Amino acid sequence: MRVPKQERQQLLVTLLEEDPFLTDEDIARHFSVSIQTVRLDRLECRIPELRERLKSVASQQMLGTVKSMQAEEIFGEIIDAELDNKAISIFDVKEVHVFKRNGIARGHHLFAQANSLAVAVLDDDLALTVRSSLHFQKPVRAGDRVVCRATVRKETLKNKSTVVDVLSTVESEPVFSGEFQMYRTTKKGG
Amino acid sequence: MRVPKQERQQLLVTLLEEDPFLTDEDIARHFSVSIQTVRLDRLECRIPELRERLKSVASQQMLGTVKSMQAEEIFGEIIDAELDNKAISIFDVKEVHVFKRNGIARGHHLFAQANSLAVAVLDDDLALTVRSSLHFQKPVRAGDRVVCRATVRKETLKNKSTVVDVLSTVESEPVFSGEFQMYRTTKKGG
DNA sequence: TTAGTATTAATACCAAGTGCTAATCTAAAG
DNA sequence: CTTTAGATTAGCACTTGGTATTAATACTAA
Repeated sequence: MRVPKQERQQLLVTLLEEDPFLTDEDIARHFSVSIQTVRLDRLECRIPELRERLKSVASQQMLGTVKSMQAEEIFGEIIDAELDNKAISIFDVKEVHVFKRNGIARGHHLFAQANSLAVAVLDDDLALTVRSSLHFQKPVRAGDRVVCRATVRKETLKNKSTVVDVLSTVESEPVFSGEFQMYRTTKKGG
Repeated sequence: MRVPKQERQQLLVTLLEEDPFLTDEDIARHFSVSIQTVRLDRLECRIPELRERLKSVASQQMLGTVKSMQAEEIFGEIIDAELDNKAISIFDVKEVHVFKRNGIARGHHLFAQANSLAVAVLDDDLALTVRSSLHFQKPVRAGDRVVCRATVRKETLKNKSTVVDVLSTVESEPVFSGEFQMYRTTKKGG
């Protein structure tokens, strides 16, 4: 008996978490026991067979496909844009965006939405954020739909930069506001 | 013949892209042909069998697991923290963090690293960002390792809030700096 | 009619299992 | 020393979802 049963079963669990692709034969070799022992172990630990494991891993992947699209959408979906003037985006706050401890959205998601919108409204090959000052006015929670409005200020500063004002609201209540000073290489429509 | 062969084979491809879990039997029913026909179709289209499909979907998931961990690590890895005083985190910039058009890191990643660090250094159940003012001093690119230092200012404002100063550097060069005014419910270690 | 394609059927085989029964091994207790 | 229990191993029939191959049938077009 190389390794006591209990320990082996614990190892089995972590082993398959790391690599769910192992067949019973692989596992048997790994622990130097018979295939039958592996099967008993799986039975006792309620670990499904290889093919079922792959099925469930794969189905998570299919769910994840949707999820990772959402992850890219943390910037928010731009629903209206008038270049060099103003733009609007919406961002639906999910569980993944909030602190587990208090259910309040992490600040950088609101920042990301606003900053992305500020970049987008300038439609410039090289629009970079230089400075910004922000005000998180009210906590945002999962389920909230954040509407962000960006407005480009008409005056351009000496150093090729432009100021974009942003205001994010949830059900018409301001939750976040600020301004972004953006550096740009070219000025369009002026 | 319900549907001509070519069309059926094209449909087969998209069908399995949408749902790779279908057995040949399922597919046969779907197109009202025999299982053998489905198998010939798969052969001609070089579509592998169910189990191989699941294997490849699942292996993408396992790669994705690493990826999504990285996605959660966009906040940066905290390498040193002295609660209510100062903390340091590092964030390795990857291709996914930069604008394709100019190769420069999106501002919200730098913000996220700094803001997360500001939250972490306060170690408070309810540390929220109230205001912040930021300066993006120098573009950051893929491959750069951003080191962010956060320092908690000693004086506490009337309204239960604390100011955290942050400075991010790449190879000792400042790239980003700012301050976060954080709201907190309790003050510890004072 | 006859060739050529498309479809269906039938058979043997494989991998990776489940489910069940039976044998063996080992170690501790009486 | 023997008994007993738990752990391990073995064997066999059966299941799924296939592959590979060969043969038969149907439809179509020249």
